[in-house]
Amino acid sequence: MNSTFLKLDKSRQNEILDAAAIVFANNGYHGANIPEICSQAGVSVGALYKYFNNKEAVFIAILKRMGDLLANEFYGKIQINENSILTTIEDILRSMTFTSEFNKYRQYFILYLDIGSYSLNGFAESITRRFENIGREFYQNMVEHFKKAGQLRQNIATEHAAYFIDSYMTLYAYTLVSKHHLIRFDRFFKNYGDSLSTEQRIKIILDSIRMILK
Amino acid sequence: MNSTFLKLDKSRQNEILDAAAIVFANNGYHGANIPEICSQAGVSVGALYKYFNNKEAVFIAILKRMGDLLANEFYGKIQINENSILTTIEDILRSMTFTSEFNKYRQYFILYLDIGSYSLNGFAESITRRFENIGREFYQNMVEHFKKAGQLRQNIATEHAAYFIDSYMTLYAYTLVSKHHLIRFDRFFKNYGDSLSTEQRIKIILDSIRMILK
Amino acid sequence: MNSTFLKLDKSRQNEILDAAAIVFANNGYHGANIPEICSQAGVSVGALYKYFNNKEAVFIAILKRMGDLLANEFYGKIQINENSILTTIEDILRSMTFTSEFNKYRQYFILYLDIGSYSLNGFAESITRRFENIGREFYQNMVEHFKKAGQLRQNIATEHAAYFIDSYMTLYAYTLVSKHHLIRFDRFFKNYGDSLSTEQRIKIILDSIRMILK
Amino acid sequence: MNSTFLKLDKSRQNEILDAAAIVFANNGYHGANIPEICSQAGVSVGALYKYFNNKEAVFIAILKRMGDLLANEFYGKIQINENSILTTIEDILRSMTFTSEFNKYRQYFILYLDIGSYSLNGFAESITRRFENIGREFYQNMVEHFKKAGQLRQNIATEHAAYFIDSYMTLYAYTLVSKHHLIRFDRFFKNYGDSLSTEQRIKIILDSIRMILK
DNA sequence: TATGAATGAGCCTTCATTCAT
DNA sequence: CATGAATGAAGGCTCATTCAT
Repeated sequence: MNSTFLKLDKSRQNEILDAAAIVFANNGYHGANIPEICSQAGVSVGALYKYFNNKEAVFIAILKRMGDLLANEFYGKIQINENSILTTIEDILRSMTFTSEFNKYRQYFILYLDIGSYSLNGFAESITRRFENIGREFYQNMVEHFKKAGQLRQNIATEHAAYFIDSYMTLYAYTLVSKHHLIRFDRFFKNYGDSLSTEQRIKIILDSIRMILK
Repeated sequence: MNSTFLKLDKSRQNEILDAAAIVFANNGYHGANIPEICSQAGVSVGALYKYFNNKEAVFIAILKRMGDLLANEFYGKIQINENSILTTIEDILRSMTFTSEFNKYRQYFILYLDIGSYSLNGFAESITRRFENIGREFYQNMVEHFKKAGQLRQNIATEHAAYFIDSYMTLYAYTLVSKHHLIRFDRFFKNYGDSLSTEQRIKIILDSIRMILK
Repeated sequence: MNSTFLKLDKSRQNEILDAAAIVFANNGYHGANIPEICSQAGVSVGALYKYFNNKEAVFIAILKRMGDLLANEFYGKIQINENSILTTIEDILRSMTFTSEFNKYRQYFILYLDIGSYSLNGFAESITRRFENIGREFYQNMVEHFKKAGQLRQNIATEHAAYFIDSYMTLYAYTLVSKHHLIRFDRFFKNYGDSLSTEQRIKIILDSIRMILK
Repeated sequence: MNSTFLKLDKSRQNEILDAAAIVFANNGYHGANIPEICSQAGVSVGALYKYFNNKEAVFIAILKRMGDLLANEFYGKIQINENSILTTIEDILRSMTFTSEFNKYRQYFILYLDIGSYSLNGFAESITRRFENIGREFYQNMVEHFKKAGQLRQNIATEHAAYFIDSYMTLYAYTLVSKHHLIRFDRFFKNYGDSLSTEQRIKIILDSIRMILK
């Protein structure tokens, strides 16, 4: 990310990154190609290479933006419903699934999944630490809050409960973009119905969390 | 997978697939290239294209083998320890981590992660259903077995408990190959120590499962 | 063409050449490929290379057979109708068009056209002289016969009349396999009808020859 | 033919097409290869694929240019000699044979022959109609002109005479590039001399036309 | 600084020919 | 002698990157 890029309007910067992110999301890092990124982003090839030194730099800039979005647009906007941990979690699940804001950023869900892959391990080192702190802190705080409120079993250590919730949220987020994860989830609960609806999946997750943490 | 390939010794077939799988695992589907696959597999380019119609067909054959390995070498070899669900799970975790057999097949762990990615959704449909049935059935049977033995809380529905265990096992498997997943896991439990050891991670998972399911 | 090939039954030899000729005809010399030739001819690749030294040798053998067919099956079987040159020519045109024998050898019509192309000039030298003597002699004899019978204008030199008839026959033969030549022919006579039928084309050629030579 | 190509100077466009046409002419459509086309045309492989989507598109652009040349450089430049049809035809024959302009475009004569081949039938449909109208109209007008001038027999229908002349011109053009057609022609007239000269061939054709049409 | 044409290494795939069985 | 698997050079095409304008 060069100074030429930073001189652009912040909104233009995001426009470019969001468009480029779509191409990376659709095709994977190696499958994405620069000319398509440029035409999607409405930027000439020459300009892109003025903004970024190479393909990798574009990708890293996108991952940085992903971190910002996660912090500001996702966790930053979640309102803890004081009375109920389950309602809070349900709100989060519904946001991910239905909010137009989240669908606008669908490509980042996909890329979040991608950086978990082995072939992108090289990117994880520099990127993951920041992401995961945000999520971990959020869920740990939430768990402690509701533990104090007596809504959660006391005999589950906070970090274990936080990890548990984060895992379920993460795997649910995966089902929103990955066929594999969707099929995997549905398989476990097929006695809830042959093909599950989004509503059913949300209900199942809430049921699970209730059974396990209360 | 053409007849020419099927005429090879089964062991030679597997040798080729295992070698090719390493290249796909290291680079991702799009990043893997045929010449490298061939040289790793000790096969000429011409021969590879006699064996398989194209790159995709090679990949699909690898995914098929992955299914066989999962059924026969992984779940097929697990001995349920009659006395303790935790011991059984510990055995599985230790196998994944330490058994030379499993390290020999490390590439398939990586590819298992990869088919969860959005850009390989096209492969998931035809591949995932088989995999997931194997895992789901195994854990459901295990849960029911130990429920009857009184080792598990009765008030957790079988499919929820099975999904829970499978999720933890899956995410643990991911930590074995994905830096992102490793960092994510460790972050949640950093008060167990600054940098976790494999032993500690296994202990944490067992602690979690004990707390939650018993 | 090696001795191993010549040891085969003559009918088997022809079967192989006829099948190979189809592949060359459909795809052109460069576009034809050996494995397809082999599978069409019911011959293993190894066997083909025992029979012929290389692709070119196969092609040359086919051209030789084309010469034999032209002499024996085509000109050799034409009956001169003593009374009428036009009936004789009509017989030839109808044979080319409708006789199942000729349709069986359609691939050779195509190849006859092909050796007229510049990129196959290398083959023409050794092949054409023989072909063209056969045709030229036939038409020269025919013309002289009917000149004596008073059916043709005396003031057209025999070789010119023979060349004229051969040209019309050749270009007609081309229309049977070449879209370009078919369109070209029809264009000239479109006031005979929007799209010409085979019968109309034959009639047109006979009309032309009558007008011109009588 | 993409916009990138059309943005080049018209003369550069033609330079590229003319050079590519030589490679196609020398080797046939299937035998021609892209790297050679590029080096002949002085264009990088990448550039060629910016200009044209694929090999076929290059070929089609060449055929389009062939149509333009035929209309503008060939028929467009022929001066009808008012006094004599034979002089007019002789002019045409001499132009084809000797004009440096025509030798510069020799490759298109070859390709004109090639699109008559069966294996290029796919191209004929879209290309031939235009070509053939140009030729047909020219010769029909010429015939009618000289019929009115009393230089031609009245009892030969215009379209038949036009087809006759066009056939002779076409077959003569073929002799200029095809060994097969050259040998074929010479064979018919070998009593004019053992090996014919170009001058003799022209004379023979004019003799033929005189005998037949006057 | 912005553009997009140009480059050419490298990709996937084919195929004429060879050779072990 | 027959088979068909194996070889690898070469084919058509793509794409990350550069550079003249």
